[in-house]
Amino acid sequence: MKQQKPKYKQIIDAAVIVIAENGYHQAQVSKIAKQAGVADGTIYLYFKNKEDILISLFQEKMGFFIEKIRQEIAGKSTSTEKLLTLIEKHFSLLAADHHLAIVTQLELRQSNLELRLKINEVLKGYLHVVDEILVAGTKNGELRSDLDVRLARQMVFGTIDETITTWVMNDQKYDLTSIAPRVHELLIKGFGATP
Amino acid sequence: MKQQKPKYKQIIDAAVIVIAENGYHQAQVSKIAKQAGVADGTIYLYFKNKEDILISLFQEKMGFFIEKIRQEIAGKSTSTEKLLTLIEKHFSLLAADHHLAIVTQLELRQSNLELRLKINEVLKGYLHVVDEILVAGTKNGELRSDLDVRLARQMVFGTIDETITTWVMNDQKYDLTSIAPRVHELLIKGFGATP
Amino acid sequence: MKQQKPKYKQIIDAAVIVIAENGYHQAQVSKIAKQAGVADGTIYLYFKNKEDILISLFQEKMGFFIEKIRQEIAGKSTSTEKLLTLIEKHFSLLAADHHLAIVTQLELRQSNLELRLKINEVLKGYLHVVDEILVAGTKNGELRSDLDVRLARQMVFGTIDETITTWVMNDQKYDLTSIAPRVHELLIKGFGATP
Amino acid sequence: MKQQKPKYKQIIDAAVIVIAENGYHQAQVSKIAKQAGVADGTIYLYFKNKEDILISLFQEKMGFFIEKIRQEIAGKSTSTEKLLTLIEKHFSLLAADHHLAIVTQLELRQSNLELRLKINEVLKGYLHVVDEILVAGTKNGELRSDLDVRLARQMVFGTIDETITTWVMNDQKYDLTSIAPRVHELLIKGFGATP
DNA sequence: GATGAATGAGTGTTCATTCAT
DNA sequence: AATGAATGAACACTCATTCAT
Repeated sequence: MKQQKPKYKQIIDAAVIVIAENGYHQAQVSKIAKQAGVADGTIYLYFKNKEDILISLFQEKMGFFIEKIRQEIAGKSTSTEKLLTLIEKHFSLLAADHHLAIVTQLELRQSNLELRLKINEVLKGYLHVVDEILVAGTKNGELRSDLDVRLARQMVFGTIDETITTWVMNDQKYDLTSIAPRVHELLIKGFGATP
Repeated sequence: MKQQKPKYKQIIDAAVIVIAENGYHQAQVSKIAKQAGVADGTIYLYFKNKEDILISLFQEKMGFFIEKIRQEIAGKSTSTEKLLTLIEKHFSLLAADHHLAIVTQLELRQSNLELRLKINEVLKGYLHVVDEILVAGTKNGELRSDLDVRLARQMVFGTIDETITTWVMNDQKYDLTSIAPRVHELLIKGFGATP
Repeated sequence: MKQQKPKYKQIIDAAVIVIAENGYHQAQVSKIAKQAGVADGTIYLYFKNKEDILISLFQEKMGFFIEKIRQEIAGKSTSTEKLLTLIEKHFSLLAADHHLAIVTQLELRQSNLELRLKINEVLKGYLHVVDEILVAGTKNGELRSDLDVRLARQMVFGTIDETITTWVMNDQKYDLTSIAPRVHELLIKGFGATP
Repeated sequence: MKQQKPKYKQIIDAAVIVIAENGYHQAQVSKIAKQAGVADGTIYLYFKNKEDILISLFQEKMGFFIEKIRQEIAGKSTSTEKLLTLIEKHFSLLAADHHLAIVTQLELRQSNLELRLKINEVLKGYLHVVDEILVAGTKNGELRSDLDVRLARQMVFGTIDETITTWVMNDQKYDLTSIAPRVHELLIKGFGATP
């Protein structure tokens, strides 16, 4: 948490709304300032530049995400349960904030590579949680002992991400959260027919 | 195939190189023209506008991909084999063209939403191939009869895409193609320990 | 001479007018473009940036100055005559272009230090002409053999510059050229009473 | 003397340091305030606006200069001696304060025309001292009776100014004060060879 | 068909100044 | 008196696209 001052959060929340409603390339600083109810210059009292708003936005929101997910997972005993919880929580957190879903799944990806790399740094915290679950699972016999954890993590993240993006691109028409158990099952059991 | 004229392909190939080497936002029309060895204005004799270059680029390359993959798959009998072939082929085709890998996995994603939606249209052809494999598999008993094909397709594509992107972001350091069997196995058998 | 293209000179002449009439800090690129009858972007086909316009302006005009003065001096035999000619020519050239006089004496001096240093580079050509006259004079006995040439040059330039600046600040009300002989005499003979 | 309060002088001295070390265009009010150890807003309790700081700076320092020079001159009997004293004092006062030399010779000249005109008003006091010396000299026969005082004054000031500026631009590497007698001699006797 | 000079709309950021505390 | 958070106007430069040759 960089700052506790109310305007800091005000501006970030304004950025989410402006980007979601106007698109990444139409989200001018002046538009964000107006939405936040501050002067253009005030933005620069709280953020180094425009890019800093976007990175901070991602850090704040994703940091909150990871925290929430960690808390939920802590209450579960098996890796299988933990993985289900992670998927459910990830889905439900984004389903609860339509604007944020648009921003993280569609708009922020239009940013330049430099910003995307910084966003990836933040994501590492999330991927680390996935890794922990998978490693614990392979150790206690829940998951295959020969599991390639890095590959499995890419599969978990790739699947979750693609599922959410498809849902956002379909205008968030269907219930995302209810899909979680099926995603979870496919990850654990795979596509193959059980004899 | 929009055009057969040599300059059409010249310009598309120039665009791949310029975008890969300079990044999406530094790939000006004049730079592409110079790389292609034509005048700026000539671009507009072959493409409606800049966006049209990028869509055409994706259509040409992805169209070629799907065709190649279809051909390879046609020679396989089981869905499992077909899926393995699709993954292997997808990996090997991108591994063979480093520039194209950078462009499709990293750079083109910075384009605006409108262009990304058009790119998604092109991708539907690819996703359709995946669907065909999966549906056939559920019918002949190779795959679970209760498989949610849409979800499974998202998992296949999300996993392949994330795997390739991670590989590109790691500067294509390791051998991508050799990972294909493990990805395939995880998709078919899942993470769960086999008793 | 950087370019022979007409627009290059057009823009420089426009810059002189705009700066003289609006002042250095009110001479926006768009104003210069409008005065030159070209689009804003056209400026950047001929100049690297705004600073480059100002440096080029100075180089073109001062280069022309030095050339003219050199030509006039070549026709004179003694150093005393040459010095008089230099002063007369310098005065008359600026008196003939009121806009340019304002720009070089008042406005361009408001530029930042970096630009001023570049302007000084151009001035070195002028100061070199003064040096040549003074050195020749000391050698042929016209001027004191113990003359500190560097100091004398600073005196020549400082006096000419201050005289012109005072004249410009007085709105160029009196005839500058007619002062030249008196300036010349003071430099040669000094303030002291001749016994 | 506008104010006697300590913060008034504190701010002016801070301005000299900040301008000398950062340059005119990088001398923001907030930087001056920080250097002076006061809040930004406090500046405006002592100065009308930023320009007022600079004018006051010039008035204070130049007023002190003129006073010092007047005192020194009062002790001399001849105009020639007085002129030498003026040059020596002017040189030595600036040589004693490197920051101030940079500010008056280089940085303050980047200010806009309006401010420069106000600075010129202050300079009139200095020029008046020069005039007094010259007029007295022409009357008592020390200087040429036909001396154009206005022109001679421009020469004195132009020469002194150019000499100091050259010295500052050369990073104040050599001893400025020791040049004074030679400058004085050139002004009095001129460049011409004495038979 | 091919050229490339010309166009002109669009925006992040700074900083002198104010004023509620 | 002193503070410092907030304000908002102002501008150089890029680059996709056009069109006369």
